Amino acid sequence: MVASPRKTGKRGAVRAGPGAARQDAGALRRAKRRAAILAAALEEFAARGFAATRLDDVARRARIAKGTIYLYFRDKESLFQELVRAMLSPVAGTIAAAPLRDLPIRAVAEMIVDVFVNEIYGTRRKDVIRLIIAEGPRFPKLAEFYYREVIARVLPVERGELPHDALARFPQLLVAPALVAIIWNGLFGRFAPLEIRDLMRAHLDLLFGARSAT
Amino acid sequence: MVASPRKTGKRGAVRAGPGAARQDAGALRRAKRRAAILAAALEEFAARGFAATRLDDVARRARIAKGTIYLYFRDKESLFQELVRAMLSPVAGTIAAAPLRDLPIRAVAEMIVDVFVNEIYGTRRKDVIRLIIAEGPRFPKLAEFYYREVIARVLPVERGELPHDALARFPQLLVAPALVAIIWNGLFGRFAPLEIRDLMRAHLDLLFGARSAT
Amino acid sequence: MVASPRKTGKRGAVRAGPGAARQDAGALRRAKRRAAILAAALEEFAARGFAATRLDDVARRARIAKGTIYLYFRDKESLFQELVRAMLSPVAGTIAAAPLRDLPIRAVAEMIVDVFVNEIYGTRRKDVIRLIIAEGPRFPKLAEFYYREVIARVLPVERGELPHDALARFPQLLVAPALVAIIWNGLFGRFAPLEIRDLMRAHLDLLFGARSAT
Amino acid sequence: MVASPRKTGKRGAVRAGPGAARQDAGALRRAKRRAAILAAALEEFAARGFAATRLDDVARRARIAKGTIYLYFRDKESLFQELVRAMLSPVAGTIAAAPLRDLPIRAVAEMIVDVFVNEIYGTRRKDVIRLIIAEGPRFPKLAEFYYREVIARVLPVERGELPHDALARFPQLLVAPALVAIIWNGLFGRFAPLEIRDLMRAHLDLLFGARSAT
DNA sequence: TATGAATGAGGATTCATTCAT
DNA sequence: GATGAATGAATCCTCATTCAT
Repeated sequence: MVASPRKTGKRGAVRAGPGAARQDAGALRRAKRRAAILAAALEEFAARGFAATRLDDVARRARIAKGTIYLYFRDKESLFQELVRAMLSPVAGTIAAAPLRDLPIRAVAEMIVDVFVNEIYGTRRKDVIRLIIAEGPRFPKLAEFYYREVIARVLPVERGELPHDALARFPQLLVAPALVAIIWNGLFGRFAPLEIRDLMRAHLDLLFGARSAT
Repeated sequence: MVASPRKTGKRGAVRAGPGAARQDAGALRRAKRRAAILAAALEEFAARGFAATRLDDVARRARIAKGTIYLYFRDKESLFQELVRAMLSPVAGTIAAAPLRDLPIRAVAEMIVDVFVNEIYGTRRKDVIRLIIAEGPRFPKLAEFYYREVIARVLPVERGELPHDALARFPQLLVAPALVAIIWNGLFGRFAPLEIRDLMRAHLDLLFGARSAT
Repeated sequence: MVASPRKTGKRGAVRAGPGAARQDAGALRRAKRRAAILAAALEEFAARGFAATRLDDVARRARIAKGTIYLYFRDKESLFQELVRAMLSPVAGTIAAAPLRDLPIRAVAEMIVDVFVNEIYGTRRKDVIRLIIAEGPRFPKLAEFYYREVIARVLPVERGELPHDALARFPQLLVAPALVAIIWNGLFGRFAPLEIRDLMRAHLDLLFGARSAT
Repeated sequence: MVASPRKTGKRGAVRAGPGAARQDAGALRRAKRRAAILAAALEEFAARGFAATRLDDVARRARIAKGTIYLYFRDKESLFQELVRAMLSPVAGTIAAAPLRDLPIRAVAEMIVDVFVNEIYGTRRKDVIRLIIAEGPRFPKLAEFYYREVIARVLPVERGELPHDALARFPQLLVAPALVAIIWNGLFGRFAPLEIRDLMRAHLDLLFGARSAT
């Protein structure tokens, strides 16, 4: 029982003052802890997968006690799912919010590819993508969430904008190489790394024809 | 010395005879059991991943006792690795053996895609591919084996034959959509199935230009 | 960071205080548990030997859960080795510390014998000695430890003090009967007990000549 | 009685003939197998103790199949007990049969010591002694057998012949050092071997006074 | 709230014993 | 008899989860 604000009567009080301040401080502290746990969980899950990850290691990495995790997440599965959600939710917005209406086709494609490369491949999110691929079959809800929150919000953007019949019917064709790069580097990166930017440029060249400058 | 042929008069005689017969029967039985275990293991590993699979379930599915598995495989990890090897070894040969020399570019590409679709996507091997993607990071040797035995034997075929500069430099671009289809259907197949043949045809159309008939 | 003393004003202050108290309580509790496990392990190992002892039984006897043992000892082997060490370490000191310099020969011998009889035969340590004899060949490190920590520290005491040529060269001769008594009673004690004190008195009489009183 | 000759009508028949000859050949073969198993068991039990010995290893060492052991011994425990019996039964006779009546005391003692050194320490029987010490507490019947068949038959010999009061009351004192030598070398032989013959000579010198020649 | 000691269900692995051939 | 594949009970050890402090 270290610093419980048990004696504060007015829980939901809006009044600004020392009580609220302390509550805010508590909330902030709480949010930081939660973030620390999620960060640690990302490392461990990415390195070992769901089943082989020990909450003990997550706790140690987050510099908290094992039991504390259960104050922030119902259980291991919940931690995993919330991690995936927390990591992927922001991306969908980014893509959907892009002002693609009036750009030429290739520019749209390049933008989408750029977002993928920068926001996923260039961040820890690529590990989350790998996790979804790996654990998805065992977490149907997660796959559905991923589809609903990410895929389904990106697909119409591609579909609607791309005049090519093929790309319109199968927008997956646009980002497929990027996904393959993630997987490839995850498996063979150590001895046969694949340069995703070059790969994607070659891909776009194939789709739209080569260009002189970048 | 299995089933010593003590009653056989001609010791060093022809390999046929009751002893040899019994030996063959034993070997056959043994091979069948081994295959049954591998089949059961495939089901379980594919459904649950390496760590979450219980050898108990594998045994039950193979209709044998738990301990019997250990007569055929050193341990769980060994079973997993031999499963992957047994499933993938045949493919590499198939691809490398294809007579691609004198065919037109598109025909070569279509053949490669066909092999992928028929030999991997159309079989349980797609589950093995998923397993490698999922567990590869934790089984470096397996990833290396996969690269050496499958990828490295297929890459030169593509690379050497494909005149397009982009495809020559990044042969992954040819099969990337097929891989994505595997993953996609593994995750979203239940509610948003992706027709791989149509996908690949659209892909080839994008690469080489549309054609009238198939 | 055990029991962080956040409420304690004087951080670096004296070691006493609520934090220290709790820490002490924890340490005490921990030491007691450890001792309870060792005591239970002694019973079980002595009764069944290393291989046939089930940690389940050790746990039950110590009135703790199976897994708790692993909070105090790495594994079964470690528990066994630490048990032996914990039991024998004190003895060596006792013997080596005895003030033998100026006593007559027989007095020295009697003192050594007394220590053996009281500190080993008269305690659970005789079971440990039996364990070492039984399991030593399979635990070379344990045998070496025993030699180094116990035997090697006792030998010079005997050797240096005993004028008899034979006893000086083979100090084992002094305590051999005591060891035999341990083994004898372990094997035949139920139906043919051997009175170690009488045995050792007879032994000393043989070595130094009979005496009238004790 | 494992392999009763059920088909033989004339049980006690003395008639020699082809049947008997074949039976003898079978019996001989059978006896050899049994001996081979016992020899292999000795190696394994001596090296690993009862619980840690695998019948698989015994079979492999005896160059037979695992199941064959069960044609000669009821189970592992039975094999162990019969091994001990087979090894020790001969010794008792040797000692009891020695013509000790009219020899001088020291000669009797030396003879006993010699038998011990030659018949036990100098043979694999020392391993059996070690096994009894180690496993005796878990095999009460074995300890009793050992006491009855070996100890009890040797004790009166010593007791009756030795005039020394001490040795008469505690004949164990005569062979105690030899037993200690067995244990000592089993535990510390690798780095601090104990020369049993010198030890026993010193011991006899202590008991009876030094002598000039050997 | 936070801690981390304790719990005990769960799962990999071993090996004595059986039994069909 | 002899074999050795098959069995499954037994046991070590791990780790998610709980709970007293």
